[in-house]
Amino acid sequence: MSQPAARPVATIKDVARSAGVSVSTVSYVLTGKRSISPETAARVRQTMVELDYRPHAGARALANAKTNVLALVVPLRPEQYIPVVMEFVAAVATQARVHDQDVLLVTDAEGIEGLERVAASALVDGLIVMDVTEEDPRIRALRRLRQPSVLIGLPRNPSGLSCVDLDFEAAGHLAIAELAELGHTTIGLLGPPHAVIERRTSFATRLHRGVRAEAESRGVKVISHACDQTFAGLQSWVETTLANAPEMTALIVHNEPLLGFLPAILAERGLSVPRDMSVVALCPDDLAVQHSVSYSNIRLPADELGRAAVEMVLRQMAGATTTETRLLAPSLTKRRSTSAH
Amino acid sequence: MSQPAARPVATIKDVARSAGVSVSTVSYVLTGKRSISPETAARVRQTMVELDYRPHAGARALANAKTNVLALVVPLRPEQYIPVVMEFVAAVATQARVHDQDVLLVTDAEGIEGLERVAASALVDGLIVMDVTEEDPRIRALRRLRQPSVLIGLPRNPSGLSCVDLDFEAAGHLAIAELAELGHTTIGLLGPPHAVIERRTSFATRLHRGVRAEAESRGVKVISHACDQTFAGLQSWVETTLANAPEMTALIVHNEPLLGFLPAILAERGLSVPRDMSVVALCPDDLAVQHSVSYSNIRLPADELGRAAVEMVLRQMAGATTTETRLLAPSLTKRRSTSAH
DNA sequence: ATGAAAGCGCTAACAC
DNA sequence: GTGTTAGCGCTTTCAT
Repeated sequence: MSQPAARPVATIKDVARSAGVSVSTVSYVLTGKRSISPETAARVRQTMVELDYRPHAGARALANAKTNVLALVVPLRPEQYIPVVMEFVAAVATQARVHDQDVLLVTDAEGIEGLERVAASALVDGLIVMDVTEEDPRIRALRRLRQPSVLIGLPRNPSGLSCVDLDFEAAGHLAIAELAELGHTTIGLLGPPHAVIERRTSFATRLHRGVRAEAESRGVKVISHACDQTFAGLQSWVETTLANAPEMTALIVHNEPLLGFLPAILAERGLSVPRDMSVVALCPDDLAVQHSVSYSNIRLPADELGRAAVEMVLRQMAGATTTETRLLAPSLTKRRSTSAH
Repeated sequence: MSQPAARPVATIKDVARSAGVSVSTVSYVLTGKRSISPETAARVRQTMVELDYRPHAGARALANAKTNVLALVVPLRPEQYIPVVMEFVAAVATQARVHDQDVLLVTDAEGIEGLERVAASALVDGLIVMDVTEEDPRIRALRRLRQPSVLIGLPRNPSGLSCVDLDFEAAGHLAIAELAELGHTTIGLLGPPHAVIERRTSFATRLHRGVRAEAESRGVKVISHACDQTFAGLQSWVETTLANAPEMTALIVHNEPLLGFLPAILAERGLSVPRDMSVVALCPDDLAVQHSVSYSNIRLPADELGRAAVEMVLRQMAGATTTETRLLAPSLTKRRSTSAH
């Protein structure tokens, strides 16, 4: 029941001695930074395997001034739809390993101090920050760090930092355009919970902006007010909205949990999707297809965004001197939740 | 747009020089491992603040032979209900910080090699492994590591490793007992997706065992077969199950997404919860209350489990020589989804 | 109560 | 093509 008998950990010295070479030779076999005769290299590698040698990460970090670890700062707020957060996490973690990086998880509960801690103590070489708001107070702190960082999201003034996100403003245009083309002239917008909006999470604002602009240019009426993220909340939202605007025939839904409740709630009122109500969802593809209605959706490409974020920090870590803001173009997939009016 | 002007990072040497003391004094101020005169200590601390000094994590790891980092091995499979996974992650990350530990995220996609990598390279001091199966191949590897590990889950033979989990077998007993007391004699069991069962994820088996034992002792009939984790999947499950067993009046649901679909699907057949069908859910509390029916549930205490896992690893890291298996007793909360038959 | 210095395991500049 | 060695920034023993 106790710890396994601790065979001593092999160090680079052990490998060197056992292979009959110097430590620098072993090191160079590892890094490939100078040429080693094939025989020597083979012998060293063989010895490494025999001794089950693994370079000590701390020693490496000290000598190299780099850790091969990226910090991922994640939101833990329940109102942020968790599966989507997790998709980002998975994408970042997976892509990081492709580049031989590990991921240190930092929760946003730690705030600015958390960022500074992992950066200043040289735990990580770069940071990826999720759930960025328009005037995110962390941005100033990030600018001051020695390590580069990438924001998933788009603050009002990203200068000095790289950002990547879906182009939510374009997504707003696209959603309205699609529904308007289908003949809908009064469209409801079911956005994220009020708490998200209040924090001025950047995507909410941008989506609204796109929706309003496109609606205006097409003479379409948009109805949008906050909705509780529960069955009962959506029920009352639908009730009051239809009471005030019975002519509403389409919805844009950027709120994953509500997608599940919507068909049943409409059914209670004798309405069905897409016959009486067209719906464009803004969500990951897998979520779009698992409900009673297969939703036409604008894809939220968490995997691509996560991958891009990793690529972008790595580029900065490699010495890129310019920052970039990358907004992925939205794409809409028509499924069973939209039809002509 | 380029990197901020790199003021040099202050090291312990800088602090020592600037405060007019030796490096060891600075170190001891930091660690508190020997007494320092109040004046000296104050001066050193003051200097640290002025220079914005932070100990270099890598150097510390090298000198101390410990990193203050825990590995958290997470499942990334989509069939594992993601919000629940994330609750564990949040609990572990939060509790780790309470003990001044950081969390390195390892995905199960890396398999055994991932565990060995982070352990052997001394990136972490301990490991917490989620989503453990009955005969998990990682267990052998974990036993061989120098670092202690804690499993969230319960393998068939946990000897040499600490485990923590909900007592799913007791949960099975409890769920059946509750429904049987209410007069239900034919009860359906909606478990996790087939993929989870096939992998012999340990909780699925244990829940079944408890359910069967309690049902047998009470002469209750249990119906259980696999169900697809989609609206259509549950629809056909309900259809075929009720065709074969129209006398079924209760369900135990251990499958979070299905909870959302269930009321609507039953309604299609003119059935309502709890009038025609009582439901006991096995899920986190917050999920139980967000649907059209507020579900009576056995709590899945992800936060407690995560916290316990951290505490247990730390205890081992502190030198505990015994391993423990901790099974949390299930507790059932009655809400609106159960009634007498 | 404090300092000097060895050593943790690795890299890379400087030898040859 | 390979060896020697001075660091990297910290902790801790040994001195005083």
